[in-house]
Amino acid sequence: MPDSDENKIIADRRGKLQALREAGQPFPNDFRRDALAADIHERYGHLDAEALAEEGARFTVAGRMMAKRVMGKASFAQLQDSSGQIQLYLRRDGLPEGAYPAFKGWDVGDIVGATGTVFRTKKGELSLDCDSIRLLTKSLRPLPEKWHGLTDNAIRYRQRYLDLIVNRASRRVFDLRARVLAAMRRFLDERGFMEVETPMMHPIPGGAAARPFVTYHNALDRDLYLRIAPELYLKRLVVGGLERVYEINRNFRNEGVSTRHNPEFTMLEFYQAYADYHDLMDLTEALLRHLAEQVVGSGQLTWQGETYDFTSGFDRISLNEAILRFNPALMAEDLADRGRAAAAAEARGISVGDSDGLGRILAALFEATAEEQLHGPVFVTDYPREVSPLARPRDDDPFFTERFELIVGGREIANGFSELNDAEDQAARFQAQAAEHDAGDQEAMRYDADYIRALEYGLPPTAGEGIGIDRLMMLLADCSSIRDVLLFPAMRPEA
RNA sequence: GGGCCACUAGCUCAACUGGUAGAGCAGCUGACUCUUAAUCAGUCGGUUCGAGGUUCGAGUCCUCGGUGGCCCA
Repeated sequence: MPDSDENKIIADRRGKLQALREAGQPFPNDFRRDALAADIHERYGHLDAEALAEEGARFTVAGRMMAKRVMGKASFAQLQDSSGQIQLYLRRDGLPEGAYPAFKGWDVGDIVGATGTVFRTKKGELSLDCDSIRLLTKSLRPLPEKWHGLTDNAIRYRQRYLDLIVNRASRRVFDLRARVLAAMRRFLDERGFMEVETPMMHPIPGGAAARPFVTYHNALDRDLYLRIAPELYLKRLVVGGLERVYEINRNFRNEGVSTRHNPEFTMLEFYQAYADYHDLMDLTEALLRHLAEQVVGSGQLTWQGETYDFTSGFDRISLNEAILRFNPALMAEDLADRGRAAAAAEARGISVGDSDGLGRILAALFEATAEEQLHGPVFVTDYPREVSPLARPRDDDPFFTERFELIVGGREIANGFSELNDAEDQAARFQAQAAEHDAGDQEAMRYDADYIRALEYGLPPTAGEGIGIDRLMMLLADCSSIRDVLLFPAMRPEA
């Protein structure tokens, strides 16, 4: 098995492993530990050398050897486990016959187990004075350099295990992600929401405007689509009487890869019957404030040098107001007339298609001139019906819908609206979308007859929302790339 | 999809205007019973991302390709 990157170091370690094989079982699995590094620091970190000697506390630990400093007949080693690191002190005379010479042949990166007494070194570091040590797994490949570490992003993403071993900051991002998801679930559970799982493979892709991935089911002899959104299934569940539901799961969209886009990404979607978009804005505000204060630890979030305040009420501004704020040359009347809006858009370098109505032009104007200027957190409300095929029209002006997007740092974090529960209106909108799809718009929605049938049984007045978890995590963990919050981001295959 | 930048030892990086590919860490050998980037001495280690081209001579210049980063659409 000649590895392309086989080198002298690896060959040398294979030799050491071969010697271990000849001496017995080189991969023992009978070792059990009774403490984590962090437990020891927590329980004994406050005691001085004298008090520790009196305690004589003895523990067995296991983990990866991250540093090895040999000084003749005594050595120090850093042991890293899931909780952190603890220093081991090893003396030839304190270990069984033969153990110390064996240890000297082990390598940084090896997995070891050791038992020792807690003490404090002359330099003050809490350590274990070991009376036994075992090699549990031989490591064949050298770890990245100890001081500069692993900084090559391509390797960090492709070999995330290495990144997690050597970059504590990376580990912290994923610890935070796990705690955010747990807190999110708790927050929704406490408010009577039920977590569900709906299909990832859809006969008809729906619930968002995006190109799907296509796959093929042999036995059914038909194409299936990896879901672009769970929305239509979750609303079917509200029809079925699950009045508060949520799902945290993967969506798949067949589009480019960038610092903000990954083809598979995690979305929280939740639906609440007998509520409207105002209720969801309030809920979103409470959820994000909770996550910032209770999980991140501060209601003032810093992202890429800018501070965002999640403690006070979020601003709310309509889409048209936002356009006018950042385009002082425009008047409200310019946004009420298709011809004038199209001229304004084209004057700003936005191409307008013949089939684009006023609503689509307004959305394009907002995205091109206002969205990234918004600091936030701010709710942008009242999106045109033309770009919101699943949202309920406003009663006072059906050109617009009861919809909002939450913008933080110029980026969309959440999208929610009062749901369209008029089956006949929804059927008409699906027909319009399907016509656009047939005309070549691969992102347009398709007609979903079963969803219309479900609406015909009656969807109670409901509001629903989606929050992109990865983009939220970028904000909460102060990461500039979505790849830093995904354990295994999409990458081209290695050459 | 377009533009710019990067790619050199296992890792982090040097190498002036085109002129003998180097350092630290890791490894190996030796010394060392309180180190923590341990220290000290010695030593091994290269398809300079790949393919072509220009040149007496290419890590360096040119073309194409690959991978990554940033910016734009």
